[in-house]
Amino acid sequence: MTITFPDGNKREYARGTTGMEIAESISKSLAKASVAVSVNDNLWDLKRPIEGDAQLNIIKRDDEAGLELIRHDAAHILAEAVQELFPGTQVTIGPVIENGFYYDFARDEPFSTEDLEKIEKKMHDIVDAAQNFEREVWDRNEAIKHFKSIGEEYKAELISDLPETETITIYRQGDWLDLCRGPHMVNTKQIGHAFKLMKVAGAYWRGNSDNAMLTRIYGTAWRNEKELEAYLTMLEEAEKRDHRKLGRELELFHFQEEAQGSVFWHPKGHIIYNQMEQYIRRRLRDAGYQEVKTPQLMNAKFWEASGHWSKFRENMFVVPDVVPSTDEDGPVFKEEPKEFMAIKPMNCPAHVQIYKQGIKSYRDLPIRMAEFGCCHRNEAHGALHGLMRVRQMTQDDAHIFCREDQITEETIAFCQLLQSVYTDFGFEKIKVKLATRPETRAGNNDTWDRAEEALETAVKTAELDYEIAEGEGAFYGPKLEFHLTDAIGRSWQCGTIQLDFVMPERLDATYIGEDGDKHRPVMLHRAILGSLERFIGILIENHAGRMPIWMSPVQCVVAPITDEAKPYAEELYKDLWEKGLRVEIDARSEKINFKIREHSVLKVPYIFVVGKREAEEGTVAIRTLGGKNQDIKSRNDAVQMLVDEAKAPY
RNA sequence: GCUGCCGUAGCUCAGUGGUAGAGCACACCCUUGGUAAGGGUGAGGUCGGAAGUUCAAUCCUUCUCGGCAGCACCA
Repeated sequence: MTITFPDGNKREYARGTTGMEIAESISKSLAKASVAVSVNDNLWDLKRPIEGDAQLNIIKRDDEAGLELIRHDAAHILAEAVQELFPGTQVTIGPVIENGFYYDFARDEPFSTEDLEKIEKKMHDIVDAAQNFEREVWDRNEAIKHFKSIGEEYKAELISDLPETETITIYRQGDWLDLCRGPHMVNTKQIGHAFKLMKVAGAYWRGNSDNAMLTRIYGTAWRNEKELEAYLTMLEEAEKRDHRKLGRELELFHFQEEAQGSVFWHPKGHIIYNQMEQYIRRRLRDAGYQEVKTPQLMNAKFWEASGHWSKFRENMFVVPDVVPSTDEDGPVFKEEPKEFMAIKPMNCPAHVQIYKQGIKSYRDLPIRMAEFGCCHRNEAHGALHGLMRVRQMTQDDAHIFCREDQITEETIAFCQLLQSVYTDFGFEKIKVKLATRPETRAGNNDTWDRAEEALETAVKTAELDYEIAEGEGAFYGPKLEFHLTDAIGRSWQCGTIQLDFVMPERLDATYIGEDGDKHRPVMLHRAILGSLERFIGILIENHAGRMPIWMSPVQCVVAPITDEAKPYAEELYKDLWEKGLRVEIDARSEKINFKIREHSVLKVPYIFVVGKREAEEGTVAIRTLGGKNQDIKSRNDAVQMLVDEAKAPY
């Protein structure tokens, strides 16, 4: 048989030669470094015989694919360790994930932190035992029977659910075996010792909350100790950038239990919030949007019409439309409420109401209606997460009412606007997902074809990399999602644009076409930041609290060194204040070192230090946050520099 | 909502079956000091809440509320 290597070289081997043997035929050192092979782009075990002509790539331990094998093997070793230490525990699945792996177990007792230590120790023993991984092909029914006989109900279920055509492979390491597609390295020793069990958590069997909850053990695994250490250090560093921690330290906001999931914005935090809102307002104005404001509370009948009452009610805050009683001991309401109001969870239905006032012509379209809409959603307790997942949020929401032939153009314009905004905030890594038609959906296939195509054309035109999220669109239309990541790499959806053919129909929005007949407009639901709360959270983490100067709560602190310099410092402060800068003066009788430390900790971008010398010469000693040196400028230059630098990017 | 862990001063955290401690922050005083913590004194806690066990509970038990991690959810 002919084996073709990545560099195009071809060599002849006897049928049934293994990857290992091929590696050995090239060089001893290669054979030693290799852990698997890719045969026609499928990963195979090193010891598996190759039966015909193939494209072959030898995977070394240091390759990216090698790292995945380390993690995959580690998951198996974890499972073996757990079953040895805790007999009766059932194994389920254990995939490789970013930075590591996990394995889900079914066991009545949860694992404690001490258990984790024991398990980890056992894993090291298994590695040292250098057990070979052996691949075996089993008969499907035999396999099911086997796993049932040893009480592994979950494994048996997994096998029964595999397609009939699938080859059932079992991997054995020592006396332990597991259902697995493979491949694995040659033996357990190869994974090395650069792994660590991180945490225990609950997880539903097959990701469905109706199913039993399993116990998941997360681990991280790397090629060597150095990589492991680097990863653990990175996690520690990331913790310091947690927006919840920085929010407290920088006096930006707080939460308290009487208003779970709703932000108390402090003066400094609210400056960031306002700067962001004003920035977006300028962008929207220039992009042809009109801003509106709609009611917070609306009658339940209204939400019935929009479809939210049936589809979204469990996430809504509902208020009885009854005058409450003031009797101290009596019930809150004297009469049974007959009518209900609901606090808006979304702005779209209200925007349709504005659209519907008066008659719209095709000439009026597109209408781009924006609102910094304050929405409430009754999110599950476990879902709440600092600013990232709140119950009260403000969306930079807008709805574009347009004709079908305007969808592409509008979507392209949106993608470009979004990209430009994200660049202004310093984001380069945006994950874009195109969520396509779900199984249950409204509208016919033709419409969906056009809608999906419009979105795809738009991301392509905007030159964004994207991935397809099959079947994850809304029931009323496909959507684009724009994701950003937080300090520890969790991904959060921020921007979005969603095509909607359903709501205009439900709420009877129309326009008069060129032909004089009534037509349905299409609605594009779109948000650039998503919610101001989440976006600020991400922004804080990405900048580690050092906000760009135009958003910085305090842009400059004037710090006199002695009382002698105070009058000069006050003049300078007044100057900056009158130029509209957010400036403070620190005239306390503290040493300059102390003041510099304090304002540096609070991440103030500039400290203007003035002493006797500066007062006499009419200069300013400028200290930049994080900088080591001071920069002496004339008073006017210093002020002008700050004015220039503090300008918003748009 | 589910599983696990956690809850002591504003913050970070010690601690004990006999009603509490440190550092920072805070207040006052001294210090006027040239680029990341000058010194002194002082104030501050129903040990998340409720019930139980006990002569006695911050500590043990149960419930409850909240936080954290993961899962589920996320228009």
